[in-house]
Amino acid sequence: HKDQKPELDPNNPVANWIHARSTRKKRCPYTKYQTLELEKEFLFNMYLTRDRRYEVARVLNLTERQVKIWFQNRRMKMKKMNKEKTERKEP
Amino acid sequence: VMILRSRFLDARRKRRNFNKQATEVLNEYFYSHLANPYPSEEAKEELAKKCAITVSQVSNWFGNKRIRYKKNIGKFQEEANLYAMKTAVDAAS
DNA sequence: CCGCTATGATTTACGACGCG
DNA sequence: GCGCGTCGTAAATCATAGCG
Repeated sequence: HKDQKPELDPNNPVANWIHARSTRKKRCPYTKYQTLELEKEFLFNMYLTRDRRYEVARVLNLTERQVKIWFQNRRMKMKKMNKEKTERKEP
Repeated sequence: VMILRSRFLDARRKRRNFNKQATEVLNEYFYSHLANPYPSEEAKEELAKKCAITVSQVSNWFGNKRIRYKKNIGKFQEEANLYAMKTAVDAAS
């Protein structure tokens, strides 16, 4: 009367999908001004010094952690865009 | 300048829905790996090729699918049954 | 034609893991 | 060990496609 599925819980397969963070800040979209200033800073240099990070965070009213992570994400975005460009030309 | 560029980049949001058979392929993989619907890089490349879309688009699709499925399993139950049945038929033949 | 929701893409925020 | 790097992802949000 029971099908032996060793790894599958048919009622709640989601329970096995490991990622389940609970103590995470809710995503809050940055303002146009914040994004524009971050983009300008990124144009100036893709990597922040510690002093620069402090200043940017202070001026934009973000935490240093938020600024650090924004730059990390922005570099990943740039990488993705570059990859797409080169892949549309070579093959 | 940045505004112009951001508008240009937003133009990428012009999209078409994927065609029916691409969606079929993706759903088949999703529901046949429901216990762990995280395709490897190689699996993503294979799916991308079969669906004639990019690897990034495959990643987006799985990201959206996982979260939307999780948010409302009930809504997808019928679809889940459909694909479970289909893969069972494929296995039999 | 219009509202609405389904859908693909993008944006924040982390965990896991690497390196100097 | 710390601190910042990348990588893959969750979750929320955005923008539009496309249906009724």
